[in-house]
Amino acid sequence: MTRFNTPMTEQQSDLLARAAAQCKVRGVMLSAIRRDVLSLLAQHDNGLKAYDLLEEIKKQRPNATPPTVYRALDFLVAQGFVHKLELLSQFVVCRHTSHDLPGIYMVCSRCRSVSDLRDEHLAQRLAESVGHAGHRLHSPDIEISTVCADCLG
Amino acid sequence: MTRFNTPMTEQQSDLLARAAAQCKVRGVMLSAIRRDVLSLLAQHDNGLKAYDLLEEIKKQRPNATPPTVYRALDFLVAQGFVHKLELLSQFVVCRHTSHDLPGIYMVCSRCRSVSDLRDEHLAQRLAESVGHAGHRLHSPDIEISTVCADCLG
DNA sequence: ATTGTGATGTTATATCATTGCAATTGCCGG
DNA sequence: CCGGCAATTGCAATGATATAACATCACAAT
Repeated sequence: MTRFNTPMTEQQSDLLARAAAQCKVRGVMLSAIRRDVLSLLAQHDNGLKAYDLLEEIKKQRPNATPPTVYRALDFLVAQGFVHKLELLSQFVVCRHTSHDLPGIYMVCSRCRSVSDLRDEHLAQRLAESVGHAGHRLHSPDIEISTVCADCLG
Repeated sequence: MTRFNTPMTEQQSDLLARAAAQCKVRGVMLSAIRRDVLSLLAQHDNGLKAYDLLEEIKKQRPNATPPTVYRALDFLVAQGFVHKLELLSQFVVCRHTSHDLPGIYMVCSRCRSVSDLRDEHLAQRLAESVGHAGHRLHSPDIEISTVCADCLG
């Protein structure tokens, strides 16, 4: 049984429960490692790096190595539970309900905070434009390097 | 004097000439290394990785090391002559005339080709939406992971 | 000559990610 | 129950990407 110092918020346990349900439906396994990685990410809104995750996981599983977490991350990304932010080499839980349209993340280049740009209409326009160019969207998320409101002073 | 096996196209030498002119105006130095890195990138539409560049540069400068090319790249990116594609950890020359609006690149997740999504109106909408969210755009380019027309069959 | 500045040389190391193979576990049909 | 197959995990090594730190060099202003 995995335990953490901070109790889980309702939102966090909801997220885990929904992921578990999804996995059941899809016939894939949300193993302990995968659940723990997802749980850690759910507790960090701005995401975590793979090696930070590794440090955390090691507290429970001292023999964890980089492949331990990268494999869990591969799984979680493939299932759409987690996105990788390339701008930060960092992973965040996905809080979108569907991936019909891409999520748009704003990454502050100054404080590295991550915000979700909720603009369905823009996402729609973007998908259309990509289609018009003969391509098809592949990744369910897009990153934009910005300076956030706080850092703008 | 740097020489390459393949002769430069007019477009490529134009690009170099314009970069040189810009540098003069700005009072910054387009040194031989920087020019050579830019020139190599201008010859590869889909971009090159830092260590591939290093291999090429080494043919002219056997004592080149990673900092040699990363420093040149930092300069070229800072001047806006080159963009870094985070999705590929790869660098491409910028072919846009202005950076008032972000360039939007589509990166094929299958063949790794890079295309420029020319949609000023979309770029405009995107900038507005980011502004409306209280942020300011930082990077002059945005990447979208797609599957390209060729790979779609 | 001296010094300030930007560029480059050089070594080492930090950070991010994968490969390959062995061992184990979960699960299903018999 | 149990043998077998596939998925998962353990583990060691390595590959790939990027930066730190400090020495040196070139050139121009004083």
